[in-house]
Amino acid sequence: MGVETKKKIADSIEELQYQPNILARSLKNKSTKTIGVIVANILHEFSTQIIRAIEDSCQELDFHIIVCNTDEDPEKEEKYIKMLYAKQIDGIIIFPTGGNLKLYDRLQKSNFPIVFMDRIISEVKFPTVLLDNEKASEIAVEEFLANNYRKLGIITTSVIKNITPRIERINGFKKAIERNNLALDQRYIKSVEKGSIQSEFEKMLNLTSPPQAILAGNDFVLIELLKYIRKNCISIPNDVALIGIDDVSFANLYNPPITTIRQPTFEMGKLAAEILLDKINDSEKTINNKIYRLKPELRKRSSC
Amino acid sequence: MGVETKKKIADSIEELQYQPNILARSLKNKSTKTIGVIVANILHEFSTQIIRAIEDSCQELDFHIIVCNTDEDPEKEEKYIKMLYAKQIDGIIIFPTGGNLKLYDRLQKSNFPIVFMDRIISEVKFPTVLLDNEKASEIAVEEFLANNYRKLGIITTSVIKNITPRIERINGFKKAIERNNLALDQRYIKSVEKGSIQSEFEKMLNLTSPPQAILAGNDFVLIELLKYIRKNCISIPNDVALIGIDDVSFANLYNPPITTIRQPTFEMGKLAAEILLDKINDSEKTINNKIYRLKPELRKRSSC
DNA sequence: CTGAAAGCGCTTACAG
DNA sequence: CTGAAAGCGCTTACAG
Repeated sequence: MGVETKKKIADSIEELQYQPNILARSLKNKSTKTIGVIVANILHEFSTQIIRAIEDSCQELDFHIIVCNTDEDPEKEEKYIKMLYAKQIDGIIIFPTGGNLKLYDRLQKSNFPIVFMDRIISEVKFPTVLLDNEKASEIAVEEFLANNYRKLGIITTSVIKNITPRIERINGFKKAIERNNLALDQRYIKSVEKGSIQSEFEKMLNLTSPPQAILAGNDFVLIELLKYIRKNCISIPNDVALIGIDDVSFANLYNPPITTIRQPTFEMGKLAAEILLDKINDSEKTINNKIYRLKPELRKRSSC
Repeated sequence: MGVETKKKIADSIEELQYQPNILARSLKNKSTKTIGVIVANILHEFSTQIIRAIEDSCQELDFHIIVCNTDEDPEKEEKYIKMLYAKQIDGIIIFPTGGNLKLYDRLQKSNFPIVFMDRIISEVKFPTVLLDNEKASEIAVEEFLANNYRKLGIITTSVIKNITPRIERINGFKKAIERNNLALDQRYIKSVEKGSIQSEFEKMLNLTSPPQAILAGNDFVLIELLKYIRKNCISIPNDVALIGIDDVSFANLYNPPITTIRQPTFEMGKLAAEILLDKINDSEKTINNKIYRLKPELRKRSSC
């Protein structure tokens, strides 16, 4: 084409406001430049931060993300996965409910790009990005010990659905207790439904020999404990010391500021996006189904 | 088709794991059953809650949402709008930066389904869903008065970009002050950059006649004020009373619990989705470019 | 009622 | 190098 022809075309594009139909291009190219992100609930700060990091990574490569909430319901998860797949999206990052083993398996066999976040599903092999949860508990236990608390407890949300972080945090806690030659008191270790957190906490505090320090298994548990603490005028850390896993936004303005263990959420989202986009760009690549455990980080404040 | 034939087909679908290619269907049908949601920053709880409500509404109709962050950058906004449009999505819900008037105008002329959230762009007509911001300030002022505070102040983030809620909250505050025959003291009214909130607050408190009560213009301002308050051992509400617009998650566990004004975020998201999906389902429909102002709601607690 | 054909708007391999 | 044709995988109007 001559220079003039090129200019004419460019002019016409401008004049008619021509926009290519990317849908048609996608149909031909077999790439929609769109990925799905399936979380349990976007309202959890943890998920939101990871989504933001994923979106940032995608944005640089002109990928878009479709966000879905499962509310931990395997049926919703199944519906989303199937519909996203039918929409020909290029890959999925998912916080798996664990309730669709057959479907995960089929996806794996068809070599569809998937990265798991936060939870390990042992029956199936996908690259998985999560916190080094045992390490998180270990850091907390050691911080408690460094501040001379010896009777330590942990409260997490229910463990019946086998959700990785809860299980690993409990295990990490127990291991750290034993490694430090402390007594393991089962009454100090509770995994309970959300509605029972405050009452279990109360029971612990009312033991003849109550724990001196509690590790809150996640942000939700921490909030429940703080509600109980405020209602009952309990003093932190004098009556009970506290560390929370998840660096909640209010940790710094609470009185006293709360010591937390931060998950590197942005790094986690970025890493998951990188792994997924890598696989998308080179589908023949031998998949590296590693489990990536990222390091938790202690944020020392004054609740312990 | 006979019953047997139908069964055979169903069996084959099951056996071969046939999934229709929705992309091809979309190309033909001119509907992708996907909408874009362009927010300033998904990390803001306000945006997250609205996104969740939109997603819930969409999910019922098998629509998906693509989430984008502009960071208030008109260039990012432009890029997203154009790319989503080229991807043939069916509509967009957007927290507009206000920096792309020509593009908004073109979209309007092409009758593309759009709903604006949170911000009014007066140069262009789209259905717009936002808080009744003046009412929010009025409720706060009246709550302060009911608790016998007479010297009232307000702090918001910067107003230079003409972002609707900030402007309207200031205006509503002034009107309420005048309606109640109180003196309007400009030194008690500040709209400042994020980094200057604490120092402006300090200046106010150091006036010879400081305000007795402060309305925090949004969650971010509230957090900054609380940080300053904690650092300086100021007592709420004795030294200064506080109301925050945005019902932050920690309001209830702070000591004292903080009185807030809740935005009906879920209702806002749901309404925006309904308006958009209505328009998408019936593109000939005369568009109702109304401004929908939803009612703020006082959450009485103990900071005032 | 059934089945073949056209068309959605691109990209790409290929003939001229 | 240029331009027409085929094809992506659907849906739908239409001929038989």
